Amino acid sequence: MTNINDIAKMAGVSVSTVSRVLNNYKYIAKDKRESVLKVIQEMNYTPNKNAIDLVRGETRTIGVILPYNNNPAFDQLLNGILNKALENDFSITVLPSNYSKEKEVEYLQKLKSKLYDGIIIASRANDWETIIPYSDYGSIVSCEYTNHKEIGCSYMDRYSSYLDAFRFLKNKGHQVVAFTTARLESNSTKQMIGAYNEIFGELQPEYHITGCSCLEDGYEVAGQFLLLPERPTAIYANGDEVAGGIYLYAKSQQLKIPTDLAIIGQENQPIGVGMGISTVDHQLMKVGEQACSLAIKKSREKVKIPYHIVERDSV
Amino acid sequence: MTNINDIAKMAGVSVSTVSRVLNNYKYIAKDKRESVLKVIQEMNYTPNKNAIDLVRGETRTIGVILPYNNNPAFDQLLNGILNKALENDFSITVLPSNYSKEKEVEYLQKLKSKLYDGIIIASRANDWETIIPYSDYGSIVSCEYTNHKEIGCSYMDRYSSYLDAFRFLKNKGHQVVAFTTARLESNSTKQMIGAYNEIFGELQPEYHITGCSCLEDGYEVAGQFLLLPERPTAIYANGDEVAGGIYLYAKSQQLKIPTDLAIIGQENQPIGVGMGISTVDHQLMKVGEQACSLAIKKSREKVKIPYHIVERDSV
DNA sequence: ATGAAAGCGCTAACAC
DNA sequence: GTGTTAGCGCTTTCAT
Repeated sequence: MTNINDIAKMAGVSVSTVSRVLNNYKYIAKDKRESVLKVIQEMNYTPNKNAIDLVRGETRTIGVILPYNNNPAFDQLLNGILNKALENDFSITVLPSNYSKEKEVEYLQKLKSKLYDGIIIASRANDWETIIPYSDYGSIVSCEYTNHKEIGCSYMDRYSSYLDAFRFLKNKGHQVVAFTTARLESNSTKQMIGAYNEIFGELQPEYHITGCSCLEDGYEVAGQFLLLPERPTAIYANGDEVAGGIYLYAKSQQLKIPTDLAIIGQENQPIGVGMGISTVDHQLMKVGEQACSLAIKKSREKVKIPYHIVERDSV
Repeated sequence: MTNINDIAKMAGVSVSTVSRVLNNYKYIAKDKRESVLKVIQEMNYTPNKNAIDLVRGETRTIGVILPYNNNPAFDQLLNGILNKALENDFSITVLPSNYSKEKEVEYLQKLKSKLYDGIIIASRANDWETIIPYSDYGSIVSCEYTNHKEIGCSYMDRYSSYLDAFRFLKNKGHQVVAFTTARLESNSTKQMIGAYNEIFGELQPEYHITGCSCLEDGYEVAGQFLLLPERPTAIYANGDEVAGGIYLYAKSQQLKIPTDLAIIGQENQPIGVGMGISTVDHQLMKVGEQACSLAIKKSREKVKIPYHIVERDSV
């Protein structure tokens, strides 16, 4: 592998001159620049990026901690991140965590080991207390709100959105409402339950099923909800694919939508437009874009992204 | 930032000893190892990965050239790649190309600049002739078949699958069949047209619409197809979301599916199971997994992944 | 078992 | 404008 020394020698100049032409330094004698360029061309030389990153102490790469990589919501987020990164000539490395605390720490260590200039946390398993110390080694941006001043945030106001969604159902006359969530231990599940309590009063546990992420889950869960002595007249699903599953099961039982059962999903995904399912659009792509911007700018701002309810025919 | 020299000094050993404990070298005096470990702990030291990569000449990172990052088919592929990478403790950097030749070359240069150990090309704009020279600098794996011996391939036999799909429609009694594709200039479009010609004879241009990728495209395209003097009785869509759009438009025109119009999609996506759309499943996740394996092993094998047709209610 | 020292390939401060 | 040189932080011979 030919390196900068070889080029210098062959062009009859010093390495610094080669380095200068490589970095488009202004004041170089025309002939020297040209002969360097010529040798570079001839030798088909490309500088070693690792060496550059080492000496510069930065990589123009951002790591994205993503619990699941086959989840449409996180895909939307990632999409936004990639758009912004591309725009700014940054690279994105995907770091699948599967909500493992150990994996997350491992990835944060990579920030410390100077592999990334920053890390975006789409969702996390660890406490902030264990994450925050790593903000010394690069910018850490969260896609969920936190008050900690060390952490930048690009987030949507989940709680209000849940409140709005439940209120929306209530205004449509629904009294018995059920909902699904992804992970019992997650923050958003807590907020969901809180919002439910605020709108409909104390949650009866059978009206909440967790562990849902795909269409099949929705299908199954619908079966359980509809078996309840007092069955729900509306279901708020944590994703349009789950909502789609619920829709299908309801149809299979000859229920009419929305008259017999109302359904509202989340994240405005293609399946939802396909099946005409109302949804709460948290604009995850924008959340991702903004998160990436913050990471690039090493900003610790807190940026709120607006959400909105998209009404279709399922409520 | 504390480095290996500091640790060595503080532990009263040489850098090589520190390096050895860092790399779990066997033969180190117990006390020395322990005191090094202790200092590392105290100083909260993490080795600089750039320095390691530089000296080792490898990064355990693979770049994935992906035309679009908001496309469900490529998401499936990426999903498989990430799974395999995680399993093997490799990192994945996503390289969005948008089918720009310049971008692709830029990414291949990064392979040459030692940023990645290998590159997976999900789909490409450049000729193989311009890509192949880069295989000197790391393994290049394609998700499309090519005969070039320098390139590893994890692929599905598109042509046969198209043939099978068209034959399937023909056997169901369809004579007038239309189809959609994503990009006119792509290889798969050429194969699609070839397969059509083989099964149904010379393609009338109005039965093929290109530039389709999402549900909305499908909806629009369906309108055009159904306006044709002799309208198709079946449509093969290049993706289940496109198929979903076609489905919706057909429904909006009071057409019965599959009697009035048969629809078959591709890639077995959630929307397809939701709407009951038959599909050609190319198992893109497996294609991705295999591609990643090849890249990691620096193998130039050609591995064919089987596809199958999933029959639902739309044909 | 351990240390000294020569790299890996590049940048940038300094001197001229 | 250009060259010399001291790093960046690590691995890995080669002695001992």
